[in-house]
Amino acid sequence: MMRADAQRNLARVLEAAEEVLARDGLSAPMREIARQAGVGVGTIYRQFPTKEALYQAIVVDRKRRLAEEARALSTAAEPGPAFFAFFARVVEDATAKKVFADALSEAGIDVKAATAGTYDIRGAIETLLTRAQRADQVRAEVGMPELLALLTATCLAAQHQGWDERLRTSTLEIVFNGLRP
Amino acid sequence: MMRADAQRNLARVLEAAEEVLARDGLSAPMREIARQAGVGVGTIYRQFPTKEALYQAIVVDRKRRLAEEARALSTAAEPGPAFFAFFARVVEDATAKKVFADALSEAGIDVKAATAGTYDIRGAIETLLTRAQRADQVRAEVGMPELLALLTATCLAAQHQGWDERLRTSTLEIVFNGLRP
Amino acid sequence: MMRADAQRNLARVLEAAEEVLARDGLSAPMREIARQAGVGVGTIYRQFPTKEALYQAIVVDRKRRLAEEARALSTAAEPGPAFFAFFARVVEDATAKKVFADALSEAGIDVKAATAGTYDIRGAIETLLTRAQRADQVRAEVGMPELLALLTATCLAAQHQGWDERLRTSTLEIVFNGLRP
Amino acid sequence: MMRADAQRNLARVLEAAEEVLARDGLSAPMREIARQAGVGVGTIYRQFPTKEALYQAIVVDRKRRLAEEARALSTAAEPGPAFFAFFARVVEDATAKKVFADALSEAGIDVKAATAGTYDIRGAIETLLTRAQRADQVRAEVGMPELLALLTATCLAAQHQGWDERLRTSTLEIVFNGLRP
DNA sequence: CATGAATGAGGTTTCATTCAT
DNA sequence: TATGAATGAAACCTCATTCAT
Repeated sequence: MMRADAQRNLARVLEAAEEVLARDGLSAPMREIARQAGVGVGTIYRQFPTKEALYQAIVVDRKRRLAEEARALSTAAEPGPAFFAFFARVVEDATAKKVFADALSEAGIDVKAATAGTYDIRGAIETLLTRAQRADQVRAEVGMPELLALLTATCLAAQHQGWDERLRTSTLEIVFNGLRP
Repeated sequence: MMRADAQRNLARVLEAAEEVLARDGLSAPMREIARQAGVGVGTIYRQFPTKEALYQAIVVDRKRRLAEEARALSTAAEPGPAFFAFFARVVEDATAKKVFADALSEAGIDVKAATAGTYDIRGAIETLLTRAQRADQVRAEVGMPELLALLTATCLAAQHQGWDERLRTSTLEIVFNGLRP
Repeated sequence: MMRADAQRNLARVLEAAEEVLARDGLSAPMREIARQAGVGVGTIYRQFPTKEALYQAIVVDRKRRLAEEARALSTAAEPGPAFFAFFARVVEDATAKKVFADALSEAGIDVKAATAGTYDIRGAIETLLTRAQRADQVRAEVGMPELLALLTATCLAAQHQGWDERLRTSTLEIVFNGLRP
Repeated sequence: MMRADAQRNLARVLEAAEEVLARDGLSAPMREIARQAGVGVGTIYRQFPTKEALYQAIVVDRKRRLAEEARALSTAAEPGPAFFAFFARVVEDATAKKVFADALSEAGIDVKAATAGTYDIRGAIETLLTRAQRADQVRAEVGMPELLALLTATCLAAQHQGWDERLRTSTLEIVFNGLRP
C-alpha cells in the first residue's frame, strides 16, 4: 500500500519536475514543482536529498527511456532506417519533452557517473550505428563521438529554438545526408 | 577625459561578464563579475540597469563581431570555401568564447529585438549562403532556417560539451557533407 | 495545529512591525522588524509579499480597532460625550501606538481601497457625528470632511511631536470648543 | 562673479530639493534633486555636506520666510485679523509648497537647534498671539504650545491629504472658532 | 510519512557619498 | 569649481532546505 503510494508520488514528482523545469528553466523553485506534483516540498526532499539529485533522476529516467528505444530498434530488420528513426525520434523527444542536457551541463552535474552501471545507453546506440554502417547505410568514418555530438547538437537546438516539425524534418535531412555514404 | 576611463571600464566589464558567465553560467553573481572586472557592482549597474541588460549587451557585442566576419567573407573570391570557413569560424568561436545563446534563450531575452536595426547579421549570412549556392557549393534546398538551425545546434553543443578541435573538425565535416550537393 | 503557531507568529510580526516602524519610520529595515519579532525575514515575506503589504496590514488592523471603538460608542446614552470621547481616544491612540497615516500616504498606498468592504469605519464615525449633532452637541455645519480633516490633523501632529497628555488635553479642548455650537 | 553664481546655484538647489522632496518623499535620490536643479550631485555636496544638511537648509529657509511674514503682520492695525490671517497663510503655504515638517521629524532632525539664534520665529508668532489676546480676539488660555500644536496639525494634514481651498477654509473656521473667546 | 511554515544566506538592485578629471 | 562615474554598504526579496506538527 505504502509502496504503491510512494511509487506513484515519485512518478508524479518526476513528471512535474520535467514539465516545470522545461517551462521555467533550471531556476524554477522547488515550491513550483511541488505544487505541480500536488505534494508538499518535504515529500520531494524525502525522495531526493537535493535539487541536483532531482535533476539527476530526471536525466536518468530519460536516459532509461532512450536506452529502451535504442534496444528495441537494435534488432530491427533494416539497420539503416532503424538508425535514422532512432535519431529522429530522439530529436522529436527533445522538442516535445525537453532533455535538460544543457541545464544539466550548466549545473555541472556529471551525467555519466549517475547513469553508469545502470543500463548501457551508449552500447545500445553503438549497436545501432555499427549495424547501419555494416549495412552500408552510414559512412564508415562516423564514430560514436561524432554521433553523440550531432545528437546533442540537434537536441539542444530543437529544444532551445522550438523547432517545428517542418524545420526539424528539413534540418535532419541535411544531417542525415551528411551521415550517409 | 573621464569618458576614456568609462569606456575602458565598460570594456572590462563586458569582458569579465563574458568570461564569468561562460564559466559559471547564467546564475553567476554580479559580485563575481564585478570582482573579475575590478570594479564595484554599482559600476556595472550604472551601465546596465539589470542583469538581463548586461547579457543582452554581451550578445549584441558578439553578434556585431559575427556580422563583421560574415561581411568580410561575403566578397571573397571563392564563395564555397568562404561559406564553410564562416560556419567553422562561428563554431570555433562558440567553443572558445561562448555565445550564451542558451543562457539567453532560457532567460527569455529576445535577442533579435535587441540587435535589430543595428546591423544586419542575418543579411550578411544570407549573402554567404546565396553566393555559395550560386557557385553550386551548397545544395539549393538549404534555406536560412535550416542554416541557422544547424549553426545554433553546433554552437550550442560545442559550447556545452567543450568540443576539442578534433571532434569539431570531424563533426563539422559530416554537417558540411550534408550541406554540399 | 501549525495554524496556531502561524497565527501567533503573524500577531508577533504585526506587533513588532508597528513598534519598529513607529520608532524608526517607514524606512526601518525588514531585518529589524524580523529581529524584534523573533523570526526570520522570510517568515514575514511569507505572510506579506512586500513591505507595502505589511504596512497595509498594520493600517487595516488599526482601522479595524478604530471601527470597533466607534461602533461601541455609537449606541451610548449621551451622544455628545460619546463623540468627543471617541475623538480624544483616537488621538491618544495615535500618540501611543502611532497610526502611520503619514508613512502610508507617503508610500502612496491607497488605504481606503485596502479596507473598503471589510468594515465601515467611515459609517461608524458618521453615526457618532450625526447623533451628536442631533443632540445639539456639535455644530450643524460640521461635515464628515471637516471632521476627518481635524482627526487626521491632530493625530498626525500628536504622533509627530509626541504630544504629552497635558498638551493633548489643552489642544483638543480648543478643537472641541470649535466643534461645539 | 563666482559668488553670484554660487548664490544662484544654492537657490536653485534649494528650490529643486523642495519640489522633488515634496513630490517623491524623503527618500528621493540626491540624483533626482541634482537633475531637477540642473547641476551635478557634487555641486550639492559642496554646499551641503550631507542629505540631512540639505533638509535642514530647506526648513531653515522656510522658517525664515515664515518669520518674515509673522513680523510683517506683528504691527498690523488689527491684531485679531492679523493673527488669523497668519494662521491661514501658513496652512495655505503648507498645502502649496509643503513644509517637510513630518519628513524632518521622521529623520530625527532637531529643527529648533538649526534655527536657534538666526531669527526668532517663535517670538514673532508669540507677538501675534499676545496682541490678539490683548485685543480680546483670542481666548486667554491659549498658549504657545497649543498654538504651535494646532499650526503643525493643520499644516501636516493639509499637506498629507491635499486639502483643497474649500476644505481648508471650512476646517480652519472650526479651529478659529475654538480659538476665539 | 506528508506537510508547509520557518529559516537565513545570498541574490539583485539602489543610493549617499567620494574623488578623479 | 563643477561634474558625474565609481564605490560599496545595505536594502528588499527569493528559495533551497529543515523540522515541528
